[in-house]
Amino acid sequence: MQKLTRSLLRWYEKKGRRLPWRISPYDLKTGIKPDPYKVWVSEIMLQQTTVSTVIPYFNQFIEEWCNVAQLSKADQNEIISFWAGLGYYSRARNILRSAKEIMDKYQGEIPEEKDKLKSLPGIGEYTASAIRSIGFQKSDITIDGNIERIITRLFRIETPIRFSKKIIQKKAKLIFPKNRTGDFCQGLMDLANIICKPRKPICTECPISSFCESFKEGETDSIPVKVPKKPKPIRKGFVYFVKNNDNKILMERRPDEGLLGGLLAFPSSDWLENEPDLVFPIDAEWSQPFDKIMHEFTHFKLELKVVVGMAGKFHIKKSTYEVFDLHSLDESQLPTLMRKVLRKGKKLANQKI
DNA sequence: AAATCGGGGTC
DNA sequence: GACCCAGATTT
Repeated sequence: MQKLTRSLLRWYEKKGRRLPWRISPYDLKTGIKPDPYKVWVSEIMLQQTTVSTVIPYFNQFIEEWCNVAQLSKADQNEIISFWAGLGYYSRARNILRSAKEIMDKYQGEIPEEKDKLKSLPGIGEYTASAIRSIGFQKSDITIDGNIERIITRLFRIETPIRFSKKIIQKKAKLIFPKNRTGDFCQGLMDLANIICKPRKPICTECPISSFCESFKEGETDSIPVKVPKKPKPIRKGFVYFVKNNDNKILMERRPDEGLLGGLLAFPSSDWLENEPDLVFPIDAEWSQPFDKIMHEFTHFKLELKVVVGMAGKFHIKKSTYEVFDLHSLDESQLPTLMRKVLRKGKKLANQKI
């Protein structure tokens, strides 16, 4: 084993984070085994999502569905509502689909084989490796965005990460140990989070700075090299907050595919780069669209004008509409955009009375 | 290789 | 504001 590897593992034992899905290196040594189910759930939630955001969702998820069998029996809308606020909602549908497939094909046991893992929906190269190394204590080299940053700095790779995946893979082979691969991997993640941060890494406290070529050359600020990003276009539209005499409101479940797929939403127009025409979804007394809601997605900004409608009785035009009681609607089952709409809509509706 | 798919923490 | 986070999947 290399010096770098030993230094990192020792640092991980001392400074590593305690996380709900993680078995500490001490407990691992006593023979306590990780729960592959928890590792799987955590890895799905952690895709492009920070640890601090995931922790409360993870704890509640495990409380609700403590194993594959239980999860497989859950209702899709239940899982999606649970996932609301976490983002990337295809993960919610995929984790349920995977649970069912694991019941059918593998008798409820999460498979260890890489190709079987990767064939499950929502599990790609990284997640399969992570489940194997962390959950099953296999020797898979596991590389995520954090570890890519560490490796490019360690080996002073001066090409942007998206063009240097092959080199990163080769360098990773040089430092990943055959034993305690999961600990090493998680140690790198913790190092990336605590020390080797995207900006202003704390190299004075880094256990492997003596092996770091970027540190040696004073280039930790310029590596990894970042590529300029495209500006986000702005899309516009209307969102309709329609309230009834007995405090019922009109909502809609979005189709599974696409943005906010499967989530509960307020009815809205299309979202286009040119503001669409204002067409009301239902007969009501409509306000002027003065108030705006701003929201930012991964690849566009959204400006929604809120239109409040007061209806006597609902005459439903579309079958996808669902009527909810305003006061018993739990905003926790809404995506963040629709939470904003709910708050604004409530305020505006109150002003009108 | 680029686009799609959320939301929030951090500096 | 810009950047990025234990990425996967489709185009």
